[in-house]
Amino acid sequence: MANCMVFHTQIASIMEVLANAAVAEICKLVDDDYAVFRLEISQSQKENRGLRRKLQLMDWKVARERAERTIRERVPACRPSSVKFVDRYRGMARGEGHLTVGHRSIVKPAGPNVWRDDQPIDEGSGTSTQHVIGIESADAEAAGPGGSSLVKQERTEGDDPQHSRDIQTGAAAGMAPPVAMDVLATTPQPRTRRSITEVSGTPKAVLKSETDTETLTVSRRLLHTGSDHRSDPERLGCPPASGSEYFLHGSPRTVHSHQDSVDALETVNYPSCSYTTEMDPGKMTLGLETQTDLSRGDWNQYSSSLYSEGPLDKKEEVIAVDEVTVKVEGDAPLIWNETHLGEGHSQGRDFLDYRESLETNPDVTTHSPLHTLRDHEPVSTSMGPSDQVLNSKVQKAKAQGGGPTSGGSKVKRFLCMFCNKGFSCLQKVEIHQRVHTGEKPFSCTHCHMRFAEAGNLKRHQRVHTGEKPYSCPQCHMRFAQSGNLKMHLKVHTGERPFACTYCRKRFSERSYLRIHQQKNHSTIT
DNA sequence: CTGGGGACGGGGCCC
DNA sequence: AGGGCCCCGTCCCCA
Repeated sequence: MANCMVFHTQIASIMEVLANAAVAEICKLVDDDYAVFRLEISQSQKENRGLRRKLQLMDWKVARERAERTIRERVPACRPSSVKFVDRYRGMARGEGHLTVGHRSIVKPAGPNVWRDDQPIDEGSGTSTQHVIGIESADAEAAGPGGSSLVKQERTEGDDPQHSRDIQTGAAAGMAPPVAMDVLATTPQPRTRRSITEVSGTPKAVLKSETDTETLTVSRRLLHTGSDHRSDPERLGCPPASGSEYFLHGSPRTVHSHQDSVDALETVNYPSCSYTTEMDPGKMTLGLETQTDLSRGDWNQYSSSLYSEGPLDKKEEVIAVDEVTVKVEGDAPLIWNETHLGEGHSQGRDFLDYRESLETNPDVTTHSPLHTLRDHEPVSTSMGPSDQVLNSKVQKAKAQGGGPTSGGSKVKRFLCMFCNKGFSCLQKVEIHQRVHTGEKPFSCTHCHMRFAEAGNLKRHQRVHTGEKPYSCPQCHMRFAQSGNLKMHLKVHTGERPFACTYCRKRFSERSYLRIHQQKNHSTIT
């Protein structure tokens, strides 16, 4: 019996040893596998990081080459010491801003919220989206680095439709000047991204630096108040043009000043900066609801070239490159957002034309920043899909009579700051500039449609009323628009004024002809 | 083909 | 008289 007990105990101990050994082996295997697994994971991550860096580097290189190529094409005589302004402007429907720095102006169409997530966005205000931010300086050069600058803002929608503000900063206010082009140009900037955030809805607007290295508090004064602008914003009138008082209706919520990384791109003798504006997406609901038929490109985005410049009295050339965003954060690799680099230089061309026109037509009244361009050769950008829509509209506008001297017997003193088209009245140019800014102050009371022109709203409202004042004399058809009746009449007359140059087929409308040519002669054209 | 919006020019009225 | 403002007509484009 005792032997049996001993034997049992021995077996038990042997079993225990075996079990321990098995567990140890299993643990070892698991550990080994886990180590291998972790090694593989870390290797994959390392590979990913490397690939990502490579990709970013390639993006950056491509963008840079493209920009340089464009610059070379446009500025064949570009001196090695030329300065390149790398800038990024984005515009978006119903919002814009413009910066005016003394006799210089910086137009800042607001952009869609393509900027980064960590951008400071004003969320304090529940009001709508239309702001104008402008920076003006009475005479930046005369005032020197401490010269006063003026930031103008206007809200054209929301609780206080006609509320407009001037934000005055600078030496006049006993403060450091706001982040403006010339300020940045003369001050070495850290390679960090800065931003100016306008904290709306407060008596004071605070220009806040994202880096917390500078916070500018600026006072605001009311420009004017008035009745509901929607009733007729065009009644604001055509005040006498004043180079220093010009402002736009726009909606940048945030002004970002990007000084970073330009030197990483080019040897820059002249520090450059870039501004971008953006809408608070949260405040964009109205615009989105009312006019964002993206498929049709109604979401007007505006992307313009930079109109910044170096010192006018200096001979340095400043190259403006639009839609180039360079971000440097910590040790992160450069990210060159070249979304809009590439083809399409119409804007830049416009600016050149504009400059030429200014030089040859000193009689024009303009608040365009372009007049500040002297030796600067703006390098324009290509545009995104929406921008292309907008750009085509601009080109169409030009084709329809653009240019400060085109058409009309009246002297077109007022030039569009975006496309340099001339108008006889400031009000007209303001209306026209809505093409670029996307501002649509006329809203339909029956639906959410908004319009840039009162007449178009009136015409639209026939959709709701069912009114069709234009009737065909030859049939019972009735139309709400005279143009549609006119088009319809061709059905009866058989008029086909548009002939295809390739197959002699004829069409009643130009658009039919174009579609035909795209379908059948696209290889030719 | 129709419906409908974008944009512009011109004319009339008012100040 | 001239400029500003408003309205209308028109062209163009797209769905």
